[in-house]
Amino acid sequence: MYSIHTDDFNLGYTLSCGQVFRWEKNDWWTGVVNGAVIRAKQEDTELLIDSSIDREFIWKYFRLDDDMEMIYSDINKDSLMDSLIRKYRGLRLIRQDPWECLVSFICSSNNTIRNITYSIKCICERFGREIEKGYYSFPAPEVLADIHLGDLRSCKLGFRAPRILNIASMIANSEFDLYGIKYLPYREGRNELVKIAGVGNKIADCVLLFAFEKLESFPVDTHIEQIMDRFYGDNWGSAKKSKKRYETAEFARRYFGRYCGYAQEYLYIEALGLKLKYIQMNQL
DNA sequence: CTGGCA
DNA sequence: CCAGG
Repeated sequence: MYSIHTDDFNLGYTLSCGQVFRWEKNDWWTGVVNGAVIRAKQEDTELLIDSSIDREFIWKYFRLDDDMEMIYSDINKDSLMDSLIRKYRGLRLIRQDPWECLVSFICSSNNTIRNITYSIKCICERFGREIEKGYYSFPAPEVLADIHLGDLRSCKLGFRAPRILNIASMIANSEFDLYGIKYLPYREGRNELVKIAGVGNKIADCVLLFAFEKLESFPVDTHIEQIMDRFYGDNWGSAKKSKKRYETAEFARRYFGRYCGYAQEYLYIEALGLKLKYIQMNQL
């Protein structure tokens, strides 16, 4: 076990903002990353880590190298973003594994966080390697390329199952260079990702932001669309949904600038929080 | 397509 | 029936 001193870092916000699906909170947060179990807990500015993974990896994984003062001053364009930065200060993007991230967001299409979390867990338990009791690695493309469609049925993936097997085979057979996308500029990377069946701009943007370090990516889902309409004006109302979301993302890139991916996460966690409040109120 | 809710 | 990171 070791501890890392952090500034402007909030572990709970970082792991609860919909970017990653394999962390669970009990007393400690527990997740499987890069084939190893990580247990993490924050005590003020100290991040406690219990894992075989070294501190360099953790530092990179949680993007502790990002200069948040600089990023905050860059995206702080108005009173809304100013209040969100104060409210969720320390929320960081995560540098995820591209393959796990791609599969996770193929699962995300027309799906809820709850169901996505279930499906990913199921994929790992069925096809991953057991690292320690109850914790499984995420199966490599070569592993998923060899399984049968019927084997994925129980993971409740529906129409997403063949998409996952298809891209697993393409990567395993070197017909698609997923890892090379890291070295492409944002738009070229997106052009490559949307060639995958089942990957549109939204899913491509998530993978580019969460795995390929393209901070100028701005994924627009239903929550982001609503909050953008509400605070920045619905200037794209008549367009069809996918077109409208594309226009919203282009606007956000111009408006928030080169770190708009960070702005997007602060908007997203606020939308999630509002939704949770609504659900809790309904349950009273 | 799946899950939650009415 | 609706929502859906």
